[in-house]
Amino acid sequence: MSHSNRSSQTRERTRPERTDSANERTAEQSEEAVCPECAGDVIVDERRGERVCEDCGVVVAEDQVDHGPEWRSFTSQEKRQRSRVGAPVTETLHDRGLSSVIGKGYTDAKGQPLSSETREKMSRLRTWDERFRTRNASQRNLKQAFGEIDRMASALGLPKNVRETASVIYRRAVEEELLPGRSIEAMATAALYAAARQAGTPRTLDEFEPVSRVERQEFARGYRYLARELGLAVEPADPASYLPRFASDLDLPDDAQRRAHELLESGKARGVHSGKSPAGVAAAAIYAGSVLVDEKVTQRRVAEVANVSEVTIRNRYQELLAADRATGSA
DNA sequence: ATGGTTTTTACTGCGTC
DNA sequence: GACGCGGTAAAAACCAT
Repeated sequence: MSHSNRSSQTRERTRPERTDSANERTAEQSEEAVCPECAGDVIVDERRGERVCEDCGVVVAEDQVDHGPEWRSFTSQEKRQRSRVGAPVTETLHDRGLSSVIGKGYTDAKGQPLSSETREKMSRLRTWDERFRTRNASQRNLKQAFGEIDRMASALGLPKNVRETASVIYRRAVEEELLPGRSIEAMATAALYAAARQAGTPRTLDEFEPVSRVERQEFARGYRYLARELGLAVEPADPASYLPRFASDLDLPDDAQRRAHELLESGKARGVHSGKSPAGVAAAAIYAGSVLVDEKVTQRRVAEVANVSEVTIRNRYQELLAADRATGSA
């Protein structure tokens, strides 16, 4: 394929995709509804107009947009996008969106006209080539994202339902075309982070840092973006939800944890936690609790397991104690 | 970009074991 | 003397505007 042909090929490539996927959908609907991934039953989500596997959550219907490179080179949005294709995204597409397509030529390599038979054959080949390509592109994206979510979830000890929520969030993001220009990795991490918080088993951004393949900043930004665009109703994490984990990491007895919880309650009543990092407040409560029940652990160790600085613990725990005294005497 | 808030880093002095 | 703790100042990170 010569270089001068490229732009016309790009157009060629994009337009047939639409009709292809439409054809496929109608074809598939009459077929038996069984998930290709796990052979589970496929259910229809009317509201979203998509078909999803009951068991593994895989989207079966191919009514999704192909998020391959150059997908929105015609829209005005492209101009606002700082980069059309984020590096990680391109890297994960095996062909980087640059592979050649079967063109619509009517002559052979020597310029001789093709027989109608051959032309038809090529046309069929082209159709299948396109199907294969687009189907794989979106499947691959989802699969990779889900794989990442799974991997990180188990690394962080997050339960299955959190992974599922994360998958749903991620798929929504894909549907709403929030992904272009962002890396799959970052968004997968962001989705999992959001899911963990929604499920009440939050992990701090710092905890995600080592298990994610992208920088903290990137998925943090991705998360904010997701939360805003998807209208995710994510409450600020409750410090109390960190207590059990911190306590167990520190081998603290139950009463220390209970005491910490009480401190949090009175602190919350006085608004000590508002605007402060929940993990910091929780860490301070744990520390204070351990002191109060005479099972003292050092600030240093609490700081380690909670991933906050000792200074933060000091500040918060003074405030917590003050709030506790005020509530106690009031 | 900017400014306000929170957190972190780095450094200090004090007390205890 | 090392260690835990408390405090402070300045830098960095975060967030909304």
